[in-house]
Amino acid sequence: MPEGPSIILMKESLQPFTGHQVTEASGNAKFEKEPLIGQTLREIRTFGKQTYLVLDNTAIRIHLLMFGSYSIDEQTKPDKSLRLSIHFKTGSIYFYTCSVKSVELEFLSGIDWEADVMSDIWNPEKAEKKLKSKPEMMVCDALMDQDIFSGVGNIIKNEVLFRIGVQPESKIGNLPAKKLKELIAEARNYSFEFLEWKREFVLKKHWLVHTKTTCPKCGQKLVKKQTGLGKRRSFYCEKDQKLY
DNA sequence: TGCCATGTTAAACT
DNA sequence: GAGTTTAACATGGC
Repeated sequence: MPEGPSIILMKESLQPFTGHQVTEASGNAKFEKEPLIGQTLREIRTFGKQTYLVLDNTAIRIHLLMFGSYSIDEQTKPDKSLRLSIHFKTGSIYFYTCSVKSVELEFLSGIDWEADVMSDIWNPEKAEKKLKSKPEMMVCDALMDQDIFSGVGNIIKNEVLFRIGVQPESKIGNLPAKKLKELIAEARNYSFEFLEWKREFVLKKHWLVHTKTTCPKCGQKLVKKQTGLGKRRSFYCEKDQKLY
């Protein structure tokens, strides 16, 4: 569920509730829910893996973390895992096992929206500048850096690196200029393919290396290893992905 | 059944 | 105080 493209799908599902007034709110999220009642859901904004429900006086920040989920109109899980439910005259939305916070509206203006790979205003030049300022960083950590590639998660990381033929532990500073541009372009490009496959429920079958054991190009056994400062698992082919 | 994982934050260390 | 490591969160798939 939780990488950037999945969050776009969540936003699309929630979209019909914009313009409607909150009639009730409950759940075990640690903030006062009464003030939400009577406010109108003005807008739903996403930033990487985060979703902001923008109301009149406040915004609700939702992050699904690893196992979070949501449902619409139907409460599908036991009460105890319900973080937040928001009810409207036209229906209800439910969020489970996720991080939910109430933030000031001003908080939204502090976000670097151009860092979101799924955004219309995604700024590849800016990403390039950020990357160039961190030459010692490994590419696997760089792709997972939410200040640079907001929305990219571990699956996207592995698939992007395979596609551009770069070994996850390569240093940013060692990449030729052309490869660096490829990295940035593919991070966005793959995220949109991910979105469409996810939409059609065929995402998994399009994975080339993630959770796989053999390289689809050469048939050699893939390496599975925890890489980078993030120590997240990487799947890569030693022959087809070059260590820079 | 038990382990592991699409993620982040904060506490507990050095 | 900085930087690093560990734990907590808590569900679902294999």
